[in-house]
Amino acid sequence: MDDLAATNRTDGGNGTAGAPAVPGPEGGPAPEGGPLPGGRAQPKTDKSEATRALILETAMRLFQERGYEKTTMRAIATEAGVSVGNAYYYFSAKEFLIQGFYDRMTYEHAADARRRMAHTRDFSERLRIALDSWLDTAAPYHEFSAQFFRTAADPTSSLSPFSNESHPARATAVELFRDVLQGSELAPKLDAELVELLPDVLWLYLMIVVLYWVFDRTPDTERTREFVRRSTPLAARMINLSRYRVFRPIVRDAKGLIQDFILPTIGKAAVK
Amino acid sequence: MDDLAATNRTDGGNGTAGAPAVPGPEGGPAPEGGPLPGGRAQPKTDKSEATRALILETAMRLFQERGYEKTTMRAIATEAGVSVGNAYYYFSAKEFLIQGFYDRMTYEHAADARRRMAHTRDFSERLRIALDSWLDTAAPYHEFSAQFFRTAADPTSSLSPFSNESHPARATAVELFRDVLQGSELAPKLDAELVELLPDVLWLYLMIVVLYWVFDRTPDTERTREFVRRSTPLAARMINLSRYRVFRPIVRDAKGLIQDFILPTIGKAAVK
DNA sequence: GTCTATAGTGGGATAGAC
DNA sequence: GTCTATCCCACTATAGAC
Repeated sequence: MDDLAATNRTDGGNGTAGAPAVPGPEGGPAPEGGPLPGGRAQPKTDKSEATRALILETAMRLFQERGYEKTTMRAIATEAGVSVGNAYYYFSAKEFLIQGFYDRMTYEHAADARRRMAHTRDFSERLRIALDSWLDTAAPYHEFSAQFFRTAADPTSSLSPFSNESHPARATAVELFRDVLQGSELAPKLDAELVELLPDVLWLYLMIVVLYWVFDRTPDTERTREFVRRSTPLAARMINLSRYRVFRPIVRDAKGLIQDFILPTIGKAAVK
Repeated sequence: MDDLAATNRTDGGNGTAGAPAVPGPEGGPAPEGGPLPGGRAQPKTDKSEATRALILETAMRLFQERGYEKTTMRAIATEAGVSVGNAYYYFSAKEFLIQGFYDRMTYEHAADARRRMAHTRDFSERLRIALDSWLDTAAPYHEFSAQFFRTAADPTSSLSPFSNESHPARATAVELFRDVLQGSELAPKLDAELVELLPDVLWLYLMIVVLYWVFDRTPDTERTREFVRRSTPLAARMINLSRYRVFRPIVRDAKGLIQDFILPTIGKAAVK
């Protein structure tokens, strides 16, 4: 895995303020992963895990109260009753606090969506429910989502939704969309190859919705909700069209494009 | 090239430490390329504009050499032979340096693309050229594009490509895509309403390519270039399909979606 | 209006003692 | 694992020169 040329190199000497200087697979003792309900690496000790959770909890609370930028590491440490150094022991940069949040939310979303779409087999509706569920789960965090998003957009950051470090959360989300499709009446009618590809594409669709949501300033992000209501039937119809013979060539090309350019980017195959 | 590292250290309590060896630029001929094509506020004086350009030029050079985060405002000021305060006089925050870069690049891209696509009327090829041209124009900045992108992804920032402040540059780019379409043999065959909407959609397509490019770590971003080569014919074919009667309902819905949810977001109409 | 010089402030991140 | 002390830098403030 190639590092970004000079810009990412963390030289030993100075302390560069704003530089993320994301460490690679470092040998540090900090369990960067987090206590995921989905099953992550085991914590070293109970006490360690408790401190870690305390810091994360405190940070999330303060982020909601004052926003990401306005919440200083000093404030988080003070509020959590630990030293700044200790906070950095668990989260080697401020942005790593976000990873914990991201993991947790992904899990909650998947659970909530599965519960809510269980009653229907209509693909369009299942898709809409899955997206709506995300909006509901994320709603409390909309105010600081801008900062969150900013960090996530950095390709050199492990927090990018496309990064290796985000793979577990991404896999959880893709799995949900596989269920959305498989549990619908549409799946059996579709070409098997397409059924294989679609969950990742639907996840990308969610990413677009997230993008829209982040920029949405309407009350209760009503505009994004309307966007979901309007766009899901269209998406369902376009997928449905793929069944007709006339579209075979164009669908074939689209599948090739997805397979060759989208999936590798999100870690589905090693091409390069 | 790192010989200015020493000049970077100025503090220590003594006055006039590391005084700029370079005298003010007032004597020399201004490297001024004229006021920004993007339609910016008029410069107060030539000297002012020259200083502004000098600072921007220096910053871009240092960003390329060391990356965005590693380039300090002190270094930019020192290297440009101005005071830190002066640098802040022109660019009230470090990230505003990026806006200058963005404006300039947009203009260069539009000019280059128009030149290169003049010889053909094939829509697919014109589109490919326009995107290729962007990749060529942006190539020197790929290494620090991550930081650039990170800033651009913040919806609260004026640097977001969707923001009001970015409107001039965005308009320039959309105008280019209008030319891409209008200069092609495809335009007269399409529904007029669609011709009106497509330039903005094509600009969004560019945004997707940019996203892909930012994350692309292959040499010379060959992968993104391949993505463009493969996806432009598909895009052209899909647009072409819209002419057929069968698709009228789906095209109508898609147009509605664009009109109601995409255009307002990028400042094309006041809905809300 | 343009610019220098200097002295801060505050916050992200680190080193090294314990 | 945890702390204290410190670094470095973005950014601000101010006073005054031209």
